[in-house]
Amino acid sequence: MLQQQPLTGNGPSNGRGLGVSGHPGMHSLNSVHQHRSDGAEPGLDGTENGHETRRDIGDILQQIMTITDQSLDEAQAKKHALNCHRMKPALFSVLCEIKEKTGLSMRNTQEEEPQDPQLVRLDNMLLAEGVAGPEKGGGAAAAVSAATSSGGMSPDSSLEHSDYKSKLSQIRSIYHTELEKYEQACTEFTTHVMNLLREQSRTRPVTPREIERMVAIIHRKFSSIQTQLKQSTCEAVMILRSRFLDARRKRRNFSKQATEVLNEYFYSHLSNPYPSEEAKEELLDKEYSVVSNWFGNKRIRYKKNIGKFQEEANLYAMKTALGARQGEDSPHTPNSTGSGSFSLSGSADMFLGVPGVNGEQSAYQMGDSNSNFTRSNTVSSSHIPGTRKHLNAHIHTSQETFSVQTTHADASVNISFTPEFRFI
DNA sequence: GCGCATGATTGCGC
DNA sequence: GCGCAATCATGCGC
Repeated sequence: MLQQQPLTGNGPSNGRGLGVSGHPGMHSLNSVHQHRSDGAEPGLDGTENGHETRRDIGDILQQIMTITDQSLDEAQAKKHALNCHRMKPALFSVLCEIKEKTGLSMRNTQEEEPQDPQLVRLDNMLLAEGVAGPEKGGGAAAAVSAATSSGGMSPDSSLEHSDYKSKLSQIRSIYHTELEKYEQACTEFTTHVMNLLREQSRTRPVTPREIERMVAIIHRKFSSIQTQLKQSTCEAVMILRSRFLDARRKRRNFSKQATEVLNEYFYSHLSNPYPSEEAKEELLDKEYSVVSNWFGNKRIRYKKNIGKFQEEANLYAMKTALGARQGEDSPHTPNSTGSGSFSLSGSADMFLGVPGVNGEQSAYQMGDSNSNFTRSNTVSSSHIPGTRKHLNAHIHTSQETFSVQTTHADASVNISFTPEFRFI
């Protein structure tokens, strides 16, 4: 049973009621008095019974206020006694009312907030990267797609790709593990708090609505942790992606042989150095865009500085011619049917940089070696690039010399080369 | 470390 | 979408 303790201070002994005078709840307490006074209970109007009732409430409140100072066992016993006290329901409702009026129950509660736009962005990104949502490898695919469309990848890009995928998979795995932990912790903590509040609601005014609000607060707090987790995951993905893209950008010089094959194609198609899609793919077995880049750079740089590239052009022209002369089986000769690097169309052409009749540089186009050059050693179709002028050229080869005889409307040129290929 | 060569990227026009 | 031109960024020889 509830132990009656001597009251001091605010007790009825000082004639000032329950020590809550002036408190917003005073009115409620008075209403309790009135409620208690108009029925079976004796009135509070100065009678002995009324005085006892006040003292009773004062005792209860005093015990509640001092309960935290007591030992656990003692407090448990007091709690039980209070729960069983006949005044408890009335006091509970009064305290609830006081709490409502003072706004305590509304503390830290806010209206339902719209979803955080930052969280929405993070969710969308994680979804797009394939970290959140069903596993689909979308992120890696997207990155690879971006890589191929905007530049081209190195020959060992597939290795980098798989590396990227495996790292992304690791991030995904960590993210989901942490998310699970977070959800578990959130559920556990929420359940714990709810149980605690339900338990406390027996001794202090805690309404179900307040419990709901508390749960919402907990969820908000945990949501901020979730946002941090998502943000960290996004950062990790961005870093990974950036490293992947950096690796893609990393320049790797082509091998000498690869450059040779490309140069041979370029210089043997100098009048139209635009390989078809198929030719680009066939060349070097490299990515389409890599070959496109090479030809793009080559065209521009050749055009900018023809003089500088002339020697190179001559060299490749001679190699082609020599290869053809030696039996169409040179492994580096693009015109050769046996090279396998790429095949030339019937309109394939080759330019030789030679001194023009007036001392200027001219380039003479030779026909396809497969069809004309090696069989008859003569070419009839010639063209001066940039001038639309056509020349007739007769190319004679022998073991010792390589000569080109050209005829034009107003000029005839005979050029002979020794095996040392002293061009220009 | 510096300068050059060269593969890759970007912005623009067609 | 492709090619051009400018530019960036890196590899490499000195």
